[in-house]
Amino acid sequence: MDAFFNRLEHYARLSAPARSRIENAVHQTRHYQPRTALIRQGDRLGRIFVLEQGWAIRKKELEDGRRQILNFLVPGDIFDLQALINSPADHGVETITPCQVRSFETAAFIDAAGTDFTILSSLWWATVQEEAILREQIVRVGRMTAIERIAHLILELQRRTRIAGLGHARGGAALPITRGQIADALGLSPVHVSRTITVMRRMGLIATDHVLEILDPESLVSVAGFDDHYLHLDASPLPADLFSRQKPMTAGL
Amino acid sequence: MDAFFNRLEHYARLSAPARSRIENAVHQTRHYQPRTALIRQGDRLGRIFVLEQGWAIRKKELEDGRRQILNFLVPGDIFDLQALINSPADHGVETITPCQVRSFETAAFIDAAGTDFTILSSLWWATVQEEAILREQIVRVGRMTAIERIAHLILELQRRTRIAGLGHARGGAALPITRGQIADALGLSPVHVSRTITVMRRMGLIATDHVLEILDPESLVSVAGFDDHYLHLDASPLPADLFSRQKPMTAGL
DNA sequence: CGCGTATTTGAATGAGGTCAAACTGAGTGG
DNA sequence: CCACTCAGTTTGACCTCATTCAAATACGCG
Repeated sequence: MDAFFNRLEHYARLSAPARSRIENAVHQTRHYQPRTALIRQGDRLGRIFVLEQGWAIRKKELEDGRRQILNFLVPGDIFDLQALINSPADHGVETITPCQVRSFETAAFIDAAGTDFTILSSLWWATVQEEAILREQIVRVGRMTAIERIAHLILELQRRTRIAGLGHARGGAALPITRGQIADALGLSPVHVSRTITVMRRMGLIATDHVLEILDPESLVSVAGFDDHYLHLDASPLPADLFSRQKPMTAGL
Repeated sequence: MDAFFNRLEHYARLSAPARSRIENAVHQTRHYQPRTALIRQGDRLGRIFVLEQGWAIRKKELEDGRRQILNFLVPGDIFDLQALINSPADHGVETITPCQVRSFETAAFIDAAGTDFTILSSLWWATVQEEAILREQIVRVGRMTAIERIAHLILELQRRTRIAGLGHARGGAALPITRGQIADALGLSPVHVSRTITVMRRMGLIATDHVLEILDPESLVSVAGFDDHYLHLDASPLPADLFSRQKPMTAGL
């Protein structure tokens, strides 16, 4: 449970009982090869999943094959809390590296969240953060140049892998993503991504010996106009009394 | 409370007590001129707001003035449930027409949601829908041509205004948005939006006598490749027993 | 009327796309 | 160990969709 606990504890310290509640909600753990569909568009989801190891993507595809990567999933990420609504998935999730995925019984998961405030609080933070990432993605794709988009995405992934407990302290995040994936995430062509990355390499911003690495974080931030505020890295626990006046959830039923 | 109730009841029928709980949570109602900032990036939010009348936008701005509209807000939309976390807003909200906005005490609002399952369920649906809209926005901006983006956005707004109880039964949604706003939403220049809309008008898809109106919904859908599934228009209530096994929320504190 | 804002149209420019070919590197099988 | 394959990357040449700049036009509104 390392990645998941690690993630939740980024937002709030979990008590021992809280941890065991979560552990008890686990349904199973599976391994997947790269390029495996974890959720297909149209699926009705009965479970909640957590990515424990590896990288995955959320994606949507158009009729004619055009593909848009909505977001990258890194260890500790949850998909999908919105499984609670019994509605077909409006997008797909697919592994891009070998992955370890844990699944939870929805009801048990909700029990755990509902009975422990720190869990609920952390889950809410995770949701807020994911939405913020989607919004920033819109800005990248809508209003940034190619080099800005790429630099910005690299920095976001570096921050996120740091939270996930991967990646090194400074610069050196190693991102296992291809030019084609970057292109599909940023609304560019693979060819242009390649060209732009070559430029960035020549500028000394990054290195690309097999995986992408950050060499000059400061300059990269400046190229991207990157402000990591939207990631809420300084997440503080919700005020502990936020729900305290609340009656039991079942009161209204 | 028309727009808000109307919206919530799109997802689940509200009981009379549920309605009055919501009504009691209202803090105040205010009117705003167009181009008024409702939330400024960096604000810490103490309230939850509902747009009762008029249109607004969520937006982010880059240092050099480039602007990205993340989403349009129509009557019945909530901003922001994420106010629960006491964190500075990572984006702004601004009126684009005269607006009526209702604000809620966060605690009272949570009380209402926590004590009534239908309210909670509807709020969750609204959150899921908003996230889906953000994802679709990424696809538009990342992978669609100018005419596809515009047609797609028009159709989304038409569907959403229909939920909001505005707009007419078929085609005729009247959208009070300018070329410049469309451009900032879709990552285009106002000039090109103007050109493209001219083309669409000549194709008989839309009319633009002061407000934008849909003339030929079917062709527009085909031009946009529009599949309204992501809007979850067929929202059904959450399974009523979803939370029923749950212990009181305070149990873990 | 006169001012500010939005829209339209034209002409020139440019960022990024497409097509195509060469190159790299990690398997994999002979 | 080498040949072969397959996926990813790089580079060049050309093209196109959308941007920019600029000027003209329309539209409230005081």
